[in-house]
Amino acid sequence: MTEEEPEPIRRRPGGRAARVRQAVLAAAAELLAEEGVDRLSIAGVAARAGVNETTVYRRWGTREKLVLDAMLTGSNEGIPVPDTGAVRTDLAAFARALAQYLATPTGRSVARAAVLSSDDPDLAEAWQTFWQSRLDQAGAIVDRAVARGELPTDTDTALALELLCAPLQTRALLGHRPIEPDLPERLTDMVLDGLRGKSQALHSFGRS
Amino acid sequence: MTEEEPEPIRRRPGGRAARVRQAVLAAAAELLAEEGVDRLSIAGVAARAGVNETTVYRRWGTREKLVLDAMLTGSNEGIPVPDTGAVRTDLAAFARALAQYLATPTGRSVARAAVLSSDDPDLAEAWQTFWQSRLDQAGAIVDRAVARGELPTDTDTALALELLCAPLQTRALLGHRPIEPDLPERLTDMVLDGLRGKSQALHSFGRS
DNA sequence: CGCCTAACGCAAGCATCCTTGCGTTAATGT
DNA sequence: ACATTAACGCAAGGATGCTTGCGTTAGGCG
Repeated sequence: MTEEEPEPIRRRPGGRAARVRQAVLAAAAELLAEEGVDRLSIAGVAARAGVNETTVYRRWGTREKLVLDAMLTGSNEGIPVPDTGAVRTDLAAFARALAQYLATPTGRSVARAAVLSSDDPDLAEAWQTFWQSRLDQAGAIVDRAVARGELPTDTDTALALELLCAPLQTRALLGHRPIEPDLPERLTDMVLDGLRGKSQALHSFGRS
Repeated sequence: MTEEEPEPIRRRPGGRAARVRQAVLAAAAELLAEEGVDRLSIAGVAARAGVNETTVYRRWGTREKLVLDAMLTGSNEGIPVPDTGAVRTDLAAFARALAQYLATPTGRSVARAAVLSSDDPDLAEAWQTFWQSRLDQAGAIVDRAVARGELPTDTDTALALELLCAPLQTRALLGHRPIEPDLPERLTDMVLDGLRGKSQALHSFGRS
């Protein structure tokens, strides 16, 4: 983030520093999954990592930055992007996987952490790239569908995925309603066909 | 919330207690709009309300409960629900109003406050009714459309609105992308017609 | 009017978060 | 191997959030 030193200070990326960094980030990821974002304290992370509290404060500064770094660095697998040959099944599988991930303590914490740190411009931008990279992968689903002629050529890939994912995210974030098992499928249908339910009328499009 | 006293203690709803309550809630609402949720402290609210800090702690306990009470009690106008005679224009106007509200410091704070307090079951349930009441009003748009024959009779009113509002909410919450002026209209189109873009084929429906 | 007590104000105190100064450890270049 | 110094540990201390005990104020009611 702040990797612009006009005066080239001799950094020490190997050895103890890297070891400490790994230990702290691993501890943060573990506590994130076990306790949740709000219960994650810097003191707790430092204790589990076997590191002094001061070190964490000096290297990361705030809880939000630490969590962000742990997410960016840690296993960045993301949601698996299926390729079944049809948009509907692809989107449904992806939505299902996303819903499953958001039901995970880690997934819930990641989403909440992003909200928590959305007031800091730097952090917000970092999270933006985080989501972007995840959505770009899923964008392949829509792009393939366009290439196959299942969707119009002027389809807005990002917006389409946003339409599919946003309801799942809000349910996970606001917690105002559980994510029913059939919700991913229903969302997929509504996104693809619209409220007017033209799946029958447009049958000829992408059917085998 | 915890208004279940088997032993009827003599409460005093009139006079000073009510005055204090009003002052505190008003101060909370003001600071919520001016500073945002995270910068809102109980000390600040008490100071502005001309009330001792202890009083606020005793009556509300936590910052989250205070904010919730301020939102439930305060001017509960919500988003205006238009009635233009056509779904498309109704939904577009509503989405526009929602986007405008979410761009407000207050609107943003309300959304974030709901996320912040989604781990407490009681608070989460209270927020649920809050959102529900707001969505129920907007549900009239969809219901009217179904009555007019613009939408299928098996349309899921709540889910339809969720599909329209969720993208706006996630943008406001995650802050990962600004809400462009034409986003409400685009969302409306996509929700009504689906990704396959049949707005042309169904031109006769709701265009002026 | 005058008693009773819910609700408030005040102040002390604890807990947690976060910062800072200083001495120590260990990675890096010669 | 040796000097240099980035990075860490330790301890003290300030800041803020939150609780608690006690005395005071002011509604509600006989």
